[in-house]
Amino acid sequence: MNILEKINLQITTFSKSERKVAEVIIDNPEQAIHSSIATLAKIADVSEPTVNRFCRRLDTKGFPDFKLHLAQGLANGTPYVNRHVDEGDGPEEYTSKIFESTMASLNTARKSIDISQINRSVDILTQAKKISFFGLGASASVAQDALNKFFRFNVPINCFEDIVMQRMSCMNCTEGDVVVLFSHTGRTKPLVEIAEIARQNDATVIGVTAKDSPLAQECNICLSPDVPEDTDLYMPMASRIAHLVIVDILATGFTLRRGPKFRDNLKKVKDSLRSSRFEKKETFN
Amino acid sequence: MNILEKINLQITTFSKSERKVAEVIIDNPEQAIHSSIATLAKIADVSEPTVNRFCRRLDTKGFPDFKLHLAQGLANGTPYVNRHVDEGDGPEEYTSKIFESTMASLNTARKSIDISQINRSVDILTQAKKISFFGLGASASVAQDALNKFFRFNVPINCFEDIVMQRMSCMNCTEGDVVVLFSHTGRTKPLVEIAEIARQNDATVIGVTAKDSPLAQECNICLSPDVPEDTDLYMPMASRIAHLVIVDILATGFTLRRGPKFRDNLKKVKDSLRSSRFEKKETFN
DNA sequence: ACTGGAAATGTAAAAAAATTACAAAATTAC
DNA sequence: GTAATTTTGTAATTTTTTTACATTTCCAGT
Repeated sequence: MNILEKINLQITTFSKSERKVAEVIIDNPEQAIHSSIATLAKIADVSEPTVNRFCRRLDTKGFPDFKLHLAQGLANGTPYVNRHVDEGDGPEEYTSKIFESTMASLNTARKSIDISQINRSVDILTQAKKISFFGLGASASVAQDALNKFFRFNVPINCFEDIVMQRMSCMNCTEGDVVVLFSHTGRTKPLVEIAEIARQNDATVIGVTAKDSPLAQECNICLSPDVPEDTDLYMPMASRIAHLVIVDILATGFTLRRGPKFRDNLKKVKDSLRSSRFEKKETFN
Repeated sequence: MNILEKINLQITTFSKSERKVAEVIIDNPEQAIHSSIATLAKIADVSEPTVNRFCRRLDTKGFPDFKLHLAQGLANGTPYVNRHVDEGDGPEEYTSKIFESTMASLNTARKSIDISQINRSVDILTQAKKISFFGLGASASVAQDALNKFFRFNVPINCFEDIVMQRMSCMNCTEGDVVVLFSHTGRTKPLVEIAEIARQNDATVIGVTAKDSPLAQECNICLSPDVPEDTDLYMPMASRIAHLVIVDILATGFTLRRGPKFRDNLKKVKDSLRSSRFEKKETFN
């Protein structure tokens, strides 16, 4: 836990002088980490050992160790804690809570992702005759995003929002085709059926979905980032962002595998967009 | 900048002994911040003043100050901020680099976002007669995602991928309509034109796009998260995720503003999806 | 290969900072 | 109101860092 929060939490248990120290630190933590114990004691109008005792009370080894902890806490505000949005939150609160919980989720996702499965997926994608990206509901936009990325690689791509089209596409699969399915829950019936159909037709199915879900069981490979439940507003928020990061990772792996010549191609695609854009003004400072 | 990156950057300019110190620190920064100058010097097999000189060379005031900087860099599980993917990276490396740089970007975005503009946007969205979400290319999926979120709110929504449809839709705007435009660069000509058309027809235009871009100048309100340039693979990665988080924030602000009764509605939408899903097995542990 | 000079590194002493031990003051319980 | 306990401060001690200077190493030019 952030040591500043800890101070706030324990401030009632402190003695009078220790509280003085706490207040000075909370008031200006930046100053605190750049002061010696002597100057800080002077600012708080207490003796040096009091400051030292204060540090120990917070389970640090001493004043220098305390400063280290404080510095870490200060590094980027309130780091990656999964705080939930409450009823009475103002824009300030909910904005930073959403940013922070998204970052926290990505942090969890990163730790849980299975690299060997990523690597296998990249393998399979690079060798695919045709790649299809499907998702429904909130995951439809993830599939579309994947389309936008892989489209640039100049490989045969499919991406339909329509479940009937998705189904037909899977029925026409042959060996060497790869179907990538995105689903937050892994319990969307039509998508599980699609996975079955695709596999019956010898396609390789990669699922980006929840671990141990019905969909996950139908897939050849499953990429399941652990993401704390999205309970906030009854709609998937963090999990779809984790899925997008996985798309980025697969796309990156793909280009790295294809080598530098291939990357020139990407630059061409990007340059071709230029004419449809307003020129960026040169800046001289 | 993160001091660890700085060390890596300057390591070639260091002298032999200083490099020894650098290596010991890079190898185990955690150990470094918990060591005294004496123990660190011993580990690196150099003298204490050498360590001190090393610290000064990195523009810190001395060893304790250096440890503070290092601690900040190490804070909260993001030890290496915004590392770029290199040619030779294996799956392990590029996976964690992408996760980390995404998190770092969100962190930057959070700091730069203007809360008052968020608040104004929420204001306007809650009072909108009709809301349209438009984006092209990589931003099309962001618009689609916004559609998926706001659709649940049971308010009149528009979202077209087709530029002609987008245009027509904007021509039919009247006062009270809100158009939300997503663009990574803010320089996509057709989108700038759409913004003009919408404003000529008295709609309010909210842009989620780059600061000071042509599009930003055409908008009534502009939400511009600062995101480090996506140079990696010639395609927008971090910025589109920042845009999605903004969608989450707007959606959250929207529901909070509408009050608790409104939230029951959301639950209904979610429950209605249940029948199309496989039941989750109960777990008893 | 040698030499003068600059840069790098180390040694030892000085300064600064933090910690400890203990005494004085304040607070609390009875 | 006083004894016991806790809190706080003083001063000495220890640890840590920094400085000043001596020595070594490296390199350019002969």
